[in-house]
Amino acid sequence: MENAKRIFDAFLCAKGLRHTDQRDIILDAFLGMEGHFSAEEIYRIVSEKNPEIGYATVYRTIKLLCDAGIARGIYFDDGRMRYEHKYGHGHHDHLVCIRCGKVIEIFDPQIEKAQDRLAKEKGFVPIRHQLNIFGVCKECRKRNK
Amino acid sequence: MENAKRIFDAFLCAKGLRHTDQRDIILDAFLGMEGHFSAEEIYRIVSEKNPEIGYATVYRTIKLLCDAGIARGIYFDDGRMRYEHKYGHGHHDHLVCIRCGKVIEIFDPQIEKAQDRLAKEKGFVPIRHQLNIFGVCKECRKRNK
DNA sequence: CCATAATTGAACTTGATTTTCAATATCATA
DNA sequence: TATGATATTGAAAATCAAGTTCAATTATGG
Repeated sequence: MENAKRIFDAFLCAKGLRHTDQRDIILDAFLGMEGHFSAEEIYRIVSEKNPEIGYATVYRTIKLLCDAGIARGIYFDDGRMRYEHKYGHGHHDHLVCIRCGKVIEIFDPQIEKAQDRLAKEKGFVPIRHQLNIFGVCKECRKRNK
Repeated sequence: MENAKRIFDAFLCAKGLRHTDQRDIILDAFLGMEGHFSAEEIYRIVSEKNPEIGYATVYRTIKLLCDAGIARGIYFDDGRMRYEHKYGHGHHDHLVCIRCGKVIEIFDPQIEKAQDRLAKEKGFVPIRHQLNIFGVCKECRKRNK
């Protein structure tokens, strides 16, 4: 958490950008959230702290967080970007419950390796990937039966 | 091809929907295209056949094609839906070149199995998934070096 | 404290997709 | 094959996420 803040300060400094209250509040809100959330959800949290802060500033700051390596954007299957923590949070894939929307993070070295092999077989240099598995989670399965 | 048309007719009939020239033209255009294309690309092809047909009808018909199991929508990493053939075209994953935008389809039973296993380990009932591997294709690698 | 330049919020723009609505076309039935 | 109920269409407007403009404000080095 504190590290992420230091990273962001260093990033701003290195780029000749400024440290502002708004950026602080947005970073805090972001770091305090768990999971995968849209810009709008971040905006709502930020608004509670300081209702003056506008959407534009939230979008602008999220972009900075991505550039700084603190946030990462992903698309699931609506056309809306979600953000998750990146700093101190390695690559992983996602299980998405189509009932309740819950997202579980998974990682399996075997799958990762197989993907790289497959890409290389086709002459591709793999850079990044996203694997989203949509299904029904344990709780929703119980609930609906 | 012809089968897909029959499927669509049956779908329309079953839903009490009507058979129209526009829907015919859009389905033809869709079936005649290879790969993964946006609504706008479909619209352009359709326009050549019949410039009267509007965007709204293209979007509406694509939605029907998806409902009928003839088309499938996927998001890569811009916020724009792409469509691919689904009828007679089994599940597969995608290699996406970040330079030229080319998309290659891949399928690997081992990866599929590993994904199912992983989902089940977490109590998920997997329904579908999408794996997009972003990288640089063979041609682009040669070109840029 | 000042000057410069980055930042902000509000409103506006963009791009993709969806909806509205009046006019038109389809299709089962008479 | 004419009719009428209703699905469909195109054009324009609406929506939704995201990005941009601009005048006013603020951070920061000197």
